[in-house]
Amino acid sequence: MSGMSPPVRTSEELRAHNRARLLRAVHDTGAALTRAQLTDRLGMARGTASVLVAELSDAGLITESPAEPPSRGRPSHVPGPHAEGPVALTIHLREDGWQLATGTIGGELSVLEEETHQGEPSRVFPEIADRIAAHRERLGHRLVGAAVSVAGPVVNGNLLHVTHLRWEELDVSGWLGTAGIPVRIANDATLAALAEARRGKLRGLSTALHIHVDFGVGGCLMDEGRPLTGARGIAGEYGHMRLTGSTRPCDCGAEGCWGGEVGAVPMLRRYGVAADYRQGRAALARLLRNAADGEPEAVAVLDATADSLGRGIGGLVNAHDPAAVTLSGIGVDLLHRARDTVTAGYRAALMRYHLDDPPPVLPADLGVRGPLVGAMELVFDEFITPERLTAWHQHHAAGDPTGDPRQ
Amino acid sequence: MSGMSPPVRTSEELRAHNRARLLRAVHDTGAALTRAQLTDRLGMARGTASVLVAELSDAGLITESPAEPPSRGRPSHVPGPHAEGPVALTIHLREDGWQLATGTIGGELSVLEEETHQGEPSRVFPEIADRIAAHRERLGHRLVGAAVSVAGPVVNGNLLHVTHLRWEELDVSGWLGTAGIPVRIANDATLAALAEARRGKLRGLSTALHIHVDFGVGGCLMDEGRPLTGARGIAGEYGHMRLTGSTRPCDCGAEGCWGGEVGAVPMLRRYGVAADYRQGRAALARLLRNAADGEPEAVAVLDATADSLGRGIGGLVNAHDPAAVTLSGIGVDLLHRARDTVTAGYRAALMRYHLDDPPPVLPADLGVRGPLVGAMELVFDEFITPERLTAWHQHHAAGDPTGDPRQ
DNA sequence: CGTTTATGCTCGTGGCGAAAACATAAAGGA
DNA sequence: TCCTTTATGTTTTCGCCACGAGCATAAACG
Repeated sequence: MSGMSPPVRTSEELRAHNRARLLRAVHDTGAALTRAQLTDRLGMARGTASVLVAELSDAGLITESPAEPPSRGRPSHVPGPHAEGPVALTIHLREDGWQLATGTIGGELSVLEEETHQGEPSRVFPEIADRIAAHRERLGHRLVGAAVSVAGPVVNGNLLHVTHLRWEELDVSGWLGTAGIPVRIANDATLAALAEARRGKLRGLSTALHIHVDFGVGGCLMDEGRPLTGARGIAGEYGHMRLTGSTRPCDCGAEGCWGGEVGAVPMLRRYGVAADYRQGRAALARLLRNAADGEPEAVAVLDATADSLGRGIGGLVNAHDPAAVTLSGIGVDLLHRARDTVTAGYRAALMRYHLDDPPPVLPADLGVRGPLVGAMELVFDEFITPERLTAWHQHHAAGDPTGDPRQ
Repeated sequence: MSGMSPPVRTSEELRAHNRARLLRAVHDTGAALTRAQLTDRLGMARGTASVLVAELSDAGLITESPAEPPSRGRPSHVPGPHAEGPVALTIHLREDGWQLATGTIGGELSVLEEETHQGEPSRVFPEIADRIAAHRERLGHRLVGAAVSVAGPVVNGNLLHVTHLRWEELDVSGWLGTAGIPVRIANDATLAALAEARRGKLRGLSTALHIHVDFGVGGCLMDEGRPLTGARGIAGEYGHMRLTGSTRPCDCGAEGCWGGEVGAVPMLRRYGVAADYRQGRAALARLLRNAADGEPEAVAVLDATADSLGRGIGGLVNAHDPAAVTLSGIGVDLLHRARDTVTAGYRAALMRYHLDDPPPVLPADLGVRGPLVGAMELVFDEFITPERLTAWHQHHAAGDPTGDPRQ
């Protein structure tokens, strides 16, 4: 359950590799397991775990705190985040504002800042870079990475498109360069999927699918806890497949796209409301409220969308054969208010091989926090590697447990 | 480029792991690299490679033969398959017959038998099991695994469906149990994809897509050389997605399936020919020939199918973002005879983010041998692991280089 | 207050790969 | 013909690693 690493070759790499495995296990289990449980789970000898924990602890990567003794026997300790340990900085950029949060080993997330913006990229991104730079000043070497979640495809980790903000092919690397550290930028649906696979309903599943419905539709296929992002990083654009038989032209250049049938934009269109992105969220809330109150037009929109959602998911299940499907965003509303319609559409689109025991379609556990949590996982996936941990160790072995990492 | 392995923990596992890496490199490069090149590629010290090669050689896994000296310096040796080394048995089952082949380290394949059958599963599978058992007798411990390729989904590695043969939910494990060794059974499109990713045009690509068009359509998404087969092993049924806006009901229970628009069955339907699977292949050959001769009806069928093929591929590229797409089966004919139509449909379905530099759509290198090659890779992926290699070594360390593996 | 149970620590042991020195096998040049 | 150059394979030394047995520690139990 993590990113890839180069193969282990030498004895030294073995130590680094096992250190990373241990820290990874602490992180992935939410800093809840005792040292004895970790030792057991990783199949290590007690002596080995002893050395590794001591090393990680000395380097300021973890702290051991006493565990409440569940029974007899010598009490164990629970390795958890260190007060001076590594920090991941994450930002969730939405159409009218952004959130900034920090995360620590174990997955604890703290939202520190919330701001609004006017949709002007040349102002938004430098501002974000400034905020990151400020936290970099504050955190020093503790800041091990930063990641930004955005609601659109990110080509090759850089070129950004957000249709409903009219952001087209934004080259953000320049704007974010002033942050002082590399800043990853990734699609919000991909990050939500990553979060769900690590700390939500998709955890432990070999193949799983997450779908995020907002203004449009996006998602990500997860394989053994890893997101499949494609050759350029823009996989998962399920909203631009013709999954429901529609022929309507789409902004993307194709026609019949699923995202033209499912999401806030098509729902408001069906409802007869012209709303730009600023009014969109409020208008959609009204639509959902009216549907809950039984207004026939609103209910009809909900049902039509729920049917399209179900059918699209069915097609994707035929293609990917996931063990489960989770939904976030409006998908959750559709599931709660029109579950039967979603299910009917879903089953109608499934191959018969799936009908006996169809993969469950579930609301995601992490909800609106998904993109932030996923961004944190992205940062820690890059940090919890033999190489990065060895570098961290070297900066702390020189008797400099708090200062900057200078060579 | 291989399957997954449990994490390395101890020094002993390190040795086993490096042995497997070396043998894997020999296999993946087609036994073409010299020992010095392998040492370099794997980043090993010369002494380490010396020991590993000696071990693999002593165990009868590889033989070293002299390489032609390309320049000055001490001549090197090329590790290749051992005359008494491991053998993979592969079978490609088609609607009217089957082929049996063996493969060795390095990927050399020899077709040994070809038979016809009458489509009666209770006869076909026991016959195949018998043939495997016979080769098991002949090969003894050298036979390290067997795999069968079939033209339909295989649920959980066992329940088999081949629509055009009216094979429904065949539980083949019983029939194949008499082979005496575990026999894997897998979808032909998946295996063709695996072959293409290891020894064809998809080699070395992070994310890639292979699509096989025969009576219907299937495929497989490849990630870092590994096939993504889903939770039950039936991923890649792209033929059962509604990718082209059709509404025609499909045998699978859904409607509008891509496989109802692309493949031999819909082509013959459009051509007005009623043909069961026995006549189907011949009828399709006539259709293709007539199209080549310029017969308007045949050309129209080809064009309509090529357009659907291109549009479907476009949708799948939007979803998966592969670095390249390869085609096998009728897909190659469509590409050769109606490339412009395929391309036009493809581009019409692509999101604009892909239009600048669309992933190439190419005929597969391995063609009809794809499923056999892929089946061999499947067997060797299970064999070239630290655990299996250590077991092989133990049977050969007891001074019994040719005999049966008895404890 | 000794026993039981569970966990952590210390140290001896076997194994591994790196690196360097040495050996080997060809081609080139004088 | 013979020495030099180049490339590769082999042997040996060395530092590092995880294992595992035995011992130490820290609670609960009776």
